[in-house]
Amino acid sequence: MQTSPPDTKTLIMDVAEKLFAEKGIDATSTRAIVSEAGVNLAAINYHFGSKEGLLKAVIFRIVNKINDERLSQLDSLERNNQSPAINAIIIAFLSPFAKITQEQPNRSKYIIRLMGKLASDPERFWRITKEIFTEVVMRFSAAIKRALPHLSESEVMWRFKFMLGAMIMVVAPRPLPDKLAKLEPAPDDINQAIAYVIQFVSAGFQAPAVQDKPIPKN
Amino acid sequence: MQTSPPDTKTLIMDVAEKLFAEKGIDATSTRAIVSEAGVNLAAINYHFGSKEGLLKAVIFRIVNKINDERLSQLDSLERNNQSPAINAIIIAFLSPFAKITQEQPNRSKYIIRLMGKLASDPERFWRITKEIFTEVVMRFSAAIKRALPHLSESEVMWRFKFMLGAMIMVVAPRPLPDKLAKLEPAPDDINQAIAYVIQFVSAGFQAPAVQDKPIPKN
DNA sequence: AAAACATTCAAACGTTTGTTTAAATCATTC
DNA sequence: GAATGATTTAAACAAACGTTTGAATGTTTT
Repeated sequence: MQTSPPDTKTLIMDVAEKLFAEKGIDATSTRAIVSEAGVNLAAINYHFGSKEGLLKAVIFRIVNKINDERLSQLDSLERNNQSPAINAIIIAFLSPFAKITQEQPNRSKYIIRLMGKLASDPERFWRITKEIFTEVVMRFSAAIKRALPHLSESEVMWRFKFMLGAMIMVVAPRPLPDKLAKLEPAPDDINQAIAYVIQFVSAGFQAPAVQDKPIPKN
Repeated sequence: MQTSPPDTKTLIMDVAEKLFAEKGIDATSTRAIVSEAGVNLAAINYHFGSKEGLLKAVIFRIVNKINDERLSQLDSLERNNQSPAINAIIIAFLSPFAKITQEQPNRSKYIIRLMGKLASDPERFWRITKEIFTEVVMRFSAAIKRALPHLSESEVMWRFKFMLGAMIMVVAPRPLPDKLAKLEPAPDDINQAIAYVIQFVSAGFQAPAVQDKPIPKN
């Protein structure tokens, strides 16, 4: 069983995935990509049309896999119980990140960071991924709504966003000032962080509804 | 009582604050700023040294105000009780955003969005703001640790990060696919959103500690 | 082997970027 | 009011960017 040598297209995508994750998307030039990939400058435009076309290809390769896993887990949940518990729903949404790190130990570091970078530019992110993300958001927000019928629709959607925000923190490494570096959670233990975020988000979702009262002042 | 006409420096900062918030920092050229401000192209480099110098000035003007309010509220809490309740600590950290929207109704929209943009580029954010943010993070993480002694230091720091992530979602508007637009929370009601995020985060912080067990699979 | 197609290559194009320059204008001080 | 310093102005600079071009090379088909 021999591994066939990667063609130019996947060569470019692998390098782009790495550089986009490390340096950021705008800060990564097409020249830097082709240089590290050892291919010609024109190869990106030839194979992907444009830099954004390359970005889209890189994103799709990742997101499709994660979302398929999310929907598959939610399908399985709803086969057993028409209205699954909120914890199970959250796990179905968040745990596929952990699965990726197990299946793709080499690339997972870059995949995780790239997802963080993408979350940082929501306009571009949605422009590229709305086709493949709509179903996941619809399915999960509906499931959460059924699991938490005492919440208003507005509050459910906000808590959904808060979950995304907390998830981003797992995925987007944020440097801290030197004095705080020792407090910083170990950056590589993604599985532990995912367990933490599931615990945190589950409790957040199960909080009682907010009363309409002004914010307390000290 | 007459309002003195703004000088070039604050004129540039006001426009930069707006454009950085709307278009993003990298996507806003120095030429776009001076054009809308009606000043000469060289004015940015003359008054601020560089584009990053201008960004730093704009950030400081906002963050200093928010962090002063945070610390003032925490001071007040700890005067009354050496170990305040977790809810009160969270309110002290998150509510200054709401205060800004009340005090600066004109600029608040831009301030909020710019904070969101900044949170999206943590490396640059920390490079610029670590001097003025260290104290806030130290003080609040210490207070939270005292309020939740049953949590490991690692889990406390992670939950602190989750709080930041949830806060970013209030502050960084994220477009949703068309089909979900109707589910989208009203973007302008910041005070309501802050009440929601306080409720969510408080429950998350008070969740029991995670047991060291693998993530459940379906 | 010839023809047709796909891919790679070096080079250049046209923009845009942040920044700098040196003269011109304004404000303040002596 | 002349002189000194601060600010503004128009113009240009140098570098980096994504993209395009047309010839050269490689591969597949007839």
